[in-house]
Amino acid sequence: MSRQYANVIIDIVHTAVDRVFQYEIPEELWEELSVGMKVRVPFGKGNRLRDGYIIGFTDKTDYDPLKIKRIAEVCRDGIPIEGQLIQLAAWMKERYGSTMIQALKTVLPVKRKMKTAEKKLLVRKITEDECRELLSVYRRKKQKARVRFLEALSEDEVLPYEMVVQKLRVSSASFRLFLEQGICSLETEAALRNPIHGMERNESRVTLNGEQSQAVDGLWDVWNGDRCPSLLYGITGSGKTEVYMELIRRVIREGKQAIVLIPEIALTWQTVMRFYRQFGDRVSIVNSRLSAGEKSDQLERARRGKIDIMIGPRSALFTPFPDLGLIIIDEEHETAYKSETVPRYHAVETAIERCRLAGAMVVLGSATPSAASYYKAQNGEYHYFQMKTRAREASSLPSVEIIDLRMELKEGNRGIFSRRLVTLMKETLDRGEQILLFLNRRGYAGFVSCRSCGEAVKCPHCDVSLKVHRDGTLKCHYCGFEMPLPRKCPSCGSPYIAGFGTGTQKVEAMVRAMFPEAGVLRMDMDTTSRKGGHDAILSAFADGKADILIGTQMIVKGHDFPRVTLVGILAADLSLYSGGYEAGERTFELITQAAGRAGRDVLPGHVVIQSYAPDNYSVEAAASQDYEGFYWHEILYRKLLRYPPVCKMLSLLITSKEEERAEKMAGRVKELAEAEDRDGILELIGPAKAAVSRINDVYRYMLYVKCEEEEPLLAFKRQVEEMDWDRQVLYQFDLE
DNA sequence: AGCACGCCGACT
DNA sequence: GTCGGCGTGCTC
Repeated sequence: MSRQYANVIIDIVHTAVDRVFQYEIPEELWEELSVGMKVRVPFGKGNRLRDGYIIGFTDKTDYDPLKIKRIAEVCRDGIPIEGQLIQLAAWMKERYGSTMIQALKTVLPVKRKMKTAEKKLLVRKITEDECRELLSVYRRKKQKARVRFLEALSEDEVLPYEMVVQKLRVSSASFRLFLEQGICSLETEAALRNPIHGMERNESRVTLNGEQSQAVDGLWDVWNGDRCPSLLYGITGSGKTEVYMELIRRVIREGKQAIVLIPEIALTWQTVMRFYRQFGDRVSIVNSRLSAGEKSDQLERARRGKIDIMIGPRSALFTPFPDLGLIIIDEEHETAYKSETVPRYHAVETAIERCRLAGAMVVLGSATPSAASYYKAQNGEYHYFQMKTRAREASSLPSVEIIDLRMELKEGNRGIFSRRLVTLMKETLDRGEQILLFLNRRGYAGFVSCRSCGEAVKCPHCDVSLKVHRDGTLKCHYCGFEMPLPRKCPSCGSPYIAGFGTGTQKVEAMVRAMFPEAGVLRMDMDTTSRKGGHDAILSAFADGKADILIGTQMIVKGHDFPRVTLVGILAADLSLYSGGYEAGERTFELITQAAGRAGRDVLPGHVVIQSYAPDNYSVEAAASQDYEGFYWHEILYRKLLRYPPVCKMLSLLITSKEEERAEKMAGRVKELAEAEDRDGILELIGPAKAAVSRINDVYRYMLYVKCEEEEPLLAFKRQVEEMDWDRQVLYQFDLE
């Protein structure tokens, strides 16, 4: 790759990522320039020197080469934060296969929409009467734009700049004269508000127990040492947050800043409050509930050094702190840390790269670390710290029983509640305590099938079965297709079709029938879709307004309900059959977390795990809260079948509206892999139809390539990208 | 954001 | 004619 020209984005603050401009590189800068560097370039008709950032290099251009200007100089005064984020974007582009623009858009705070943020205002500096006099002068001169402006200005002393320029269509040239004459002035409203306000600050210094201070000291040594990533394994209730806070305090004392990533679903006020009590208004949060303006306010505050700690989901990773010292990723194993949109980055890997660029440290925390992270900790790639005792001694581990649903079936119980669970529910209700019923959602929402031919009613656009909704309609969860419940089977015409399987709604109906006097709350996509629905249900349950809470994943993430003493996991093993090599890991995590909700306070807790595979190691290990037991089983399985993290695996999703085209391209990729694999180190699986082989009339093929090392896979990925792709076929990479 | 260009009405 | 302001579009 030659570097004749540099791709430059001009002055981030104003034009953001809007456009890329190409500049010739002076020979003496050939070696020195790299992505992310700040340069000064001649721009526009007047060739005014402006700041720009290099985002890449090329040797060819569509633009008239004669018109291309040269870079004037490099700014050597340290790489500013934007440059560092651009370097990160370049890394993401390579690692996850997106365009540079896509990567930049996820990484750079888009400050374009300054509507609610720092507003520019035009303020009248003369009296209303003087203004009207001036107005009549310009009426006589028939200068329309200035008349419009003065009319508005005599009405209101303060005018928003954007309104003047856009609605009044008055260009800056028209009122520049007024600015020079002191008739009006341009002022900025510092409106960078903090979303956390009006809270009591109570800086009681956290006291750490022995295990916690050991972890802090160990991590602090790493911070003062090589700053390699660290994994903090701490069982539920061991007090990881206290460790994070003490570590953050020390990092801030060194004049650096910290980012705390929390899965969006677990980002509750309680969590934020704990940090706020310690660090006051030096903390800020970003989350999806914040408006674009509020969000960019927070990022701007971070950039200007007004805050030291940013708490937020995945995207908070890109907070433009000028001197980042620490990134903490809580619940490191969560799937929410993987982006679903291009670039499909993983927060853990990306955090590690950002810290490498910034000279900062990553701490991964979890009660159930991902097999990949634990493996790296075992191999010395990460430092490892553990906390194995509950911080609050009063709370004891709950008693756990596994119920074999096959036995229940044999003994004639075809319901979804085992007899043991019903008994315990009754006892719990009699004691006036609360119950949590957890339903593993994967592949479990009710669908409709024909009793004669066994065929399930499928979506006409996707390769999935339709789900029954409360209002009696059938819905596709992938493309949104809707249809009324048919009277006859669409494939054989038999009238005997019926709902099958169990969703949260059905569980709710059954619980209400069994315990008519109990208050029941349900939490799923339907009940939480409106704004605040999530928090409303949780706080209603926490306040004791209901006895039983039924829900999916979202009820088990980081919420404390002290009066819950019974947790029922209705079909613990269903996620085992969801396909994918991570099924066991997901199952273990879900059961462990759900079980951890019982007996969080002084009351003793019970957990009932109902399963069709009670002797599966994921279920058994979760029941005994034995992470290490689970891990060694799991890693053995991955070693046998050569799955990540033991092997590296590149997955390639190939999609097209026309099935044959997708299939043909998938075949060509396979041929390429076979032809290029001279050393025989690549292991190919597929191509085959994806688990969901069609979504919204787009056909999907998967191809997996496994290898001991990562580098050959990256080389192969680059070759695939350079292939002559059929324009009707799209592809996506994933490397694990 | 700033600069130039083309357009149009007003004034010498 | 030409001067000056207005609105628009482009900037490698």
